[in-house]
Amino acid sequence: MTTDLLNIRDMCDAFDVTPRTLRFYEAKELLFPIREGQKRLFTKRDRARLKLILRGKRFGFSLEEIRQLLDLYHMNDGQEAQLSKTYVLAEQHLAAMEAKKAELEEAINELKEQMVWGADKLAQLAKEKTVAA
Amino acid sequence: MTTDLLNIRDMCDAFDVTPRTLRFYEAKELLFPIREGQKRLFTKRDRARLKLILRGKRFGFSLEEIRQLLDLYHMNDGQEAQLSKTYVLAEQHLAAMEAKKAELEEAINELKEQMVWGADKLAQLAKEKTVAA
DNA sequence: CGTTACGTTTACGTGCGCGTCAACTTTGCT
DNA sequence: AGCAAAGTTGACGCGCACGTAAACGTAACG
Repeated sequence: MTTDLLNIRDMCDAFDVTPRTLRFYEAKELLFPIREGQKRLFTKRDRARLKLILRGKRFGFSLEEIRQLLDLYHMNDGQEAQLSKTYVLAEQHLAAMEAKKAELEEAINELKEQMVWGADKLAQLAKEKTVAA
Repeated sequence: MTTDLLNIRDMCDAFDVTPRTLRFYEAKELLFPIREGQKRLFTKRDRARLKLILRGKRFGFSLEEIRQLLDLYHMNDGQEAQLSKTYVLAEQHLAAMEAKKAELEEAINELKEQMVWGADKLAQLAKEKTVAA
């Protein structure tokens, strides 16, 4: 193992983000790197969280939304009340994601239809050319 | 038909957006309402585009990205060169969407795993309670 | 011991996606 | 003619997600 702890530079290289971004996420309480003196050291947990953060961003979630959702993937095994509350949230989130998936499939199909139309049009233009020759 | 043209108010109500948003999208060349004197009238085409715009936003695209993608769904049947270029773009976009779909499925599965873990934990806590009783 | 590399905090700047007045015109009713 | 409702064009403001520059710490290397 390479110490299992990454300094900010290696963390940035690993995820293709800037130091500013990592510090910003820490300030927003999305990441909790430990400190060696002044310097940040990113743990395996931070890496898991960052992966989820970046994924969340790709799907259009705000950092604040992501912050709330991150707990779902950790289930801090605290009190039952808290845990079950988190679980309910996770169910809702899951439903939202599946809805998004359905919408995405719809979007894909619509685009495919348009492309069939475009392909036809192109074939037609090609044919006209051939006739003209 | 109700004239097939919507004023700004009806357009807003139909899509749950504000007038500011519609004017903003027009300024960014995402929509092209026709003018009756001063006033904007939104066509069927504008409605189709707005639907795609809002969908694009839900998937985290910027307005500029969306603007470029909108043409894919219209295939302005201009020159063959332009049309085939658009078609290639559409293919790329389609690939990107299917990649996104795959990632979304992965995310869904991961969340489900976490939820199984959480459910187990909850069941365990419930059992402890029963035993204590 | 100086300097080079890497990291830190603090703070102001920036682009996007609108919100929010303010000031005006146009339209329809009475 | 008068007045309210609906729409218009600026123009400035704002929250988010960082970028960027300044000033400083500190550890290593020749």
